[in-house]
Amino acid sequence: MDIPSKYNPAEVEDKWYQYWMENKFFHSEPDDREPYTIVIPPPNVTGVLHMGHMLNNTIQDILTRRARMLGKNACWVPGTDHASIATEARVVNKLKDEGISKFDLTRDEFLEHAWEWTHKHGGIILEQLKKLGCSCDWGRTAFTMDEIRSESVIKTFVDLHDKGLIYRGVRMVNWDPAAKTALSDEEVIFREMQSKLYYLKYQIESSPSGGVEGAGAFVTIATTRPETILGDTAVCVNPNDPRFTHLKGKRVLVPLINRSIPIIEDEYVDMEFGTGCLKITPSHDVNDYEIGLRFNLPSIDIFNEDGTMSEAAGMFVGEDRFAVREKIMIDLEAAGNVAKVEDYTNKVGFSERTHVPIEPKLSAQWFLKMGSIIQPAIDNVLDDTIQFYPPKFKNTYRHWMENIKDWCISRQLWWGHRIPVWYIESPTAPLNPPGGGDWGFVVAENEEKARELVLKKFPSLGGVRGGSDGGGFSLHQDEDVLDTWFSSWLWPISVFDGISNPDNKEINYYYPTNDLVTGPDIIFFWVARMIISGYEYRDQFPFKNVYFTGMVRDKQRRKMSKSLGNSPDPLDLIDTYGADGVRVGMLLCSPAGGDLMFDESLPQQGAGFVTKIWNSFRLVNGWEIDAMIPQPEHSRIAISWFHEKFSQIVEQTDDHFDKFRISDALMSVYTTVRDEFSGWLLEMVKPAYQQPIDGKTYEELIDIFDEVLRFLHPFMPFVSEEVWQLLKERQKGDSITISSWPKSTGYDETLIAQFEDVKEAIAGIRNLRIKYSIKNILPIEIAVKAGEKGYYSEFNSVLEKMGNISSIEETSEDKDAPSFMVGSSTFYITALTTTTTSTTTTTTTTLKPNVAEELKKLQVELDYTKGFLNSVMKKLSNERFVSSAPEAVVAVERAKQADAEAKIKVLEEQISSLK
RNA sequence: GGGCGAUUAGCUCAGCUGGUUCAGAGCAUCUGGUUUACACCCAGAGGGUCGGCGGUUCGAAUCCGUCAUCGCCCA
Repeated sequence: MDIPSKYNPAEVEDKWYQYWMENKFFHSEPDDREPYTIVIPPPNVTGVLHMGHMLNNTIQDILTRRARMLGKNACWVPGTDHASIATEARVVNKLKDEGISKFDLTRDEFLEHAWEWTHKHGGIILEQLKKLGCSCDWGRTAFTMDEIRSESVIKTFVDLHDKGLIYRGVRMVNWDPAAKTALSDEEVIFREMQSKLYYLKYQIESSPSGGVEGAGAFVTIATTRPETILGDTAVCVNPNDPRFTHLKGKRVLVPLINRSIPIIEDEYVDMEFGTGCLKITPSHDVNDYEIGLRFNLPSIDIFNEDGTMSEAAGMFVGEDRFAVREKIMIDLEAAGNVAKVEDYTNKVGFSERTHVPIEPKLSAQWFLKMGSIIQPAIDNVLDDTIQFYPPKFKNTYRHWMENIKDWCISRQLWWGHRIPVWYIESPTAPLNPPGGGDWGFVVAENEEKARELVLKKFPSLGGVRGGSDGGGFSLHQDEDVLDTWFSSWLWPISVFDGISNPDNKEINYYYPTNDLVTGPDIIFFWVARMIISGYEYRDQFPFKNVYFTGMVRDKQRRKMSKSLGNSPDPLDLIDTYGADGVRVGMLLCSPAGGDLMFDESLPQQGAGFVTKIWNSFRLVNGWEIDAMIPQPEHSRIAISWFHEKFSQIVEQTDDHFDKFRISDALMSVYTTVRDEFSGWLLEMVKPAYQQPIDGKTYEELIDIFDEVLRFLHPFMPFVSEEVWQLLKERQKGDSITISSWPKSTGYDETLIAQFEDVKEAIAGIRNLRIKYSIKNILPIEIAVKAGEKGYYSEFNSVLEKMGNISSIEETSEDKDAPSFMVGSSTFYITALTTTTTSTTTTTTTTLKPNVAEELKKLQVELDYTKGFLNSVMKKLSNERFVSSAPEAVVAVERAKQADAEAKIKVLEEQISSLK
C-alpha cells in the first residue's frame, strides 16, 4: 500500500464525510435499541460559525459518536432558529442600504424580503458544522419557523391561553426604541456608564389660599434623566425624613412647563441618595410606576415608539431623547432650575440585539404566567432529576426561578410567529367580552377557527359568515409576533412533532433527550424554559443532563467577538489545522464550565497529535511480516501489559464521560496514544532495523491499533476513520463510525504496577547512559540487587530490549558500578560491550562509578529518606495520633516507617562501600 | 445593593465524602538527544509555606469563621 508520508486533512475529511453521508450512518429511526438523543441548540439561521459553536458542537459530536459506538441508537437533531429580533434588524439594515424603509413596506412585502434573506444565508452554518465533522442526523434538520414548528408554537399559545396562563396586560416593559419592540428582562444587558447626576430645583407652589411660602422656595431633586421631568406627576420624599416635614401636603411646579404636581411621601425613597427628594415619572420608570399606582398618579407618556419626544411632552416634540437631554439642560439653566451637576456612575440597560439604551415604557403586551407551571421545573432540578454540569449552576437557576416574573412573550416585530389573537371589529354590535376588558378578541389557530369561536361567544354577531361586510363582523389579527424563545422552548418536543402529534412514534421513542450542551448565558432564556415546557407538555424532563460549556476567550481573557476582531475564523482554522486538530485543540484546555482561553497553539498541538497517529500507522504499516518467526518474549509481555493498561484507561475514561469531564477524557486518550501506545508498546514490539516482525505480534498489534483508533474516534473522527480503513481489509460500508467503543474488561493492577517499575528501570538506564556517555547503540551488562520486595525477573526480556542490555545478573552484593534505585531494588551497569565491525571483535569493559557523583546522589536520597522517616516518626510518637486515628491509618504509617528504615540501611551500606 | 462562585507551579486548571494514589496534569521554560515512524519528535529537570488570618481536629489544599482580590448573575 502506498501511504503518503504526510497526512492531508482537507482531502481525508471531505472524503470520509461524504462517505458517512452516503451510507447514512448518522440517520436514526426508532428501533429496539436504547435511544440516545441530543437536540442542537439551534444557531441563528442566518448566522455563521463562531468559536463558541465550535466548542459546543465538538462536545455534542463527541457525546453522540461515543453513544453510537456504545450501541445506542444515536440521534443528534440539527436545526436553526429564526432569531426574530436579530434577523429582522439585519433585514431592516439591508433594506436601508438599498434605500428602502421597513415602514414603507407592507407586512407581507417585508416578510418576503426576510424569507429571501433566510434562504440565501440560512443553512450556511449547518454546512460549516459538517466541516467540523458533526454527526447530525441531517434528514431531521428543523427550523423554528418551518411548518411543524410553527404549528407547534401556535397550538401552544392557544393551549396556554385556554388554560388561563396567557393574558394581555399593560405593563412597564423594556422598550427597544431602535427595533420598536418590547423585550423580555433577559434581553436587557446592564452596563456601567459614566453619566451625570443632575440636581434640579422645583419651585414650591403658592398655597391655594393665596399665601406664599417664602417666594422662591425650592425643593431640589436629583436625576440622571432630566428630559423625563416633562413626564413628572409627583415629587416624593421619605415620610421619616425630618428635612422635609414642612413640605407635607404642598405642591411643586415642574420646571419649564409649570405643571403643578403633588409632593407625596413614600418609604421607598432612599434618604441617603441624592437630595432625598425624588421626582416621580410613572410612565418611564418601573419603581415610579409602582409608586404611581399606589398614589393613583397620572402617567404621562412623553416618548414616541422610536425614542423621540411625543406630543404629551409638550416640548421638543419629535426630537431624540438624548438630544433633548442636552437641550433641556440649557433651558433649565436659563430658567435658574439647575442646582448642580455631578459625575455619576450608574447602570444602564441596553438592548441585547440593537445595543441602544432601553426605555422603560408602558405598553400592552402578552404575558405568560410563571406560577404553578414552573414548579416541576424547580423541583426536578433541585432534586437532581435533571443534572447540571457543573452543578454550581443549580444555584443560579434556583435563584432565578424563585424570583421569576411573568414572561413578556409579544414582540412588536414582523419576523416570527404572528400571535394567534383575533380582535373583533363590529360596526353594529357593542362587545361585552366575558370577564370585562375593553377589547374583544378570540384566540385560535387560524382565522376560520377564530370565526367559529366568535360566533360561539357572541351569537348576536352571527351576520354573514365568512365575510367582513356590514351586519357581521371582521377579524383583525394581532400585529405582533411571539418572542423567539417561545418557539425554542419547545425545541426538544417540536423537533419530533410532539406538540401537534403528542403520541407519535418518534416523540415517544426519542423523548426525553439525554444531554443538552449549551452556554450558561442562556440558562434562563432557554434551558429553564425548555424544562418548564417539557413538564407542561410531556410531563417529563426534556433532557437528563445539561452540560454548560465555558466562554471562548482570547489570551487576554477577552470574550471573542466580531466587534473586537479577536476571533479567528473557524473555517480558516479547520483549513490550517484540520478539523480533528481543531477539535482536539478546543478541548485540550476546556475544563467543564470553565472558560477557554483560546490560542492558535492549541489547534497546532491538536494537529501535531494527528500527525503522531499518522506516523504510528506508517511505522506499523512499513514492517515486513514473517509468519515463521516465533513471537519474542518481550513482545508477548508488552502486548499482555498493554491489554491490562488499556482496560484500566478505558475504565477511567468512561468514568470521565459519566461525569462529563470531556477534557479529562480527551487527556486520557491523548496520553494513552502518545505515551503508552506509541512511546512504549510500539517501541517494545518494534523489530530490529530491517528485520521482519513475527506474525503473531503483528496481528495482535493490529487488533490493538484498531481498538485504540476506536478509542480516538469520538474526538478525532476523520483521522481515526482514515487509519482504521487502511489498517485492515474492510468491507464496503464498513466504518469506524458504526464500530464499537472499547470495553473495559477489568485489569491486573499488580501487573500494571510492576510494569511501571520496569519503565522506571528503563528510564534509569537511559539516564545513566547519558551521565556516563554510553551510547544507546552499545550493549551493556547490568546487575540487580533485589530489595526486600523482591525483583520480578519475568520482565527481563523487556528490559533487555528497551535498555539494549546483553545480560542481567541478579546479585546480593553491592557492586562497584554506576547505580540507580527503583523501589528498593538497586540496578548497576557493570560493563559495556564494544564491537568493532571491521574485525567483529567484542570487547567488554568494566564500568567504574564516578564515586563523587554516586556519593552525592546517594546522599541526597539518604537525606530525603531520613527527613521522610522523621516526619513519620513524629506522627507515630504522638500518642494522640496512635490512639485516635483509625487502625488502618496507623498501620500505613508503620509500614512507611519500615520501608524508610530499610531504605536508609541500603543507602548507608552503599555509601560506605563506595568510600 | 442582593445572590452565587472562585483564589493551588509563569499560564490554564485537576484534586470526589479530611490521613502512602497528596501537593498533581497539560502548556510554557531550561537541559540533553536525530543511523532504524514522528523535531508536528524523544528523554530529563526546575518551579507552589494550595490568597491572608483565626478556628475545629491526633492530622487541613480539603471542614468552619473572617478579611482581601477577582468573576458571574440579578436589582
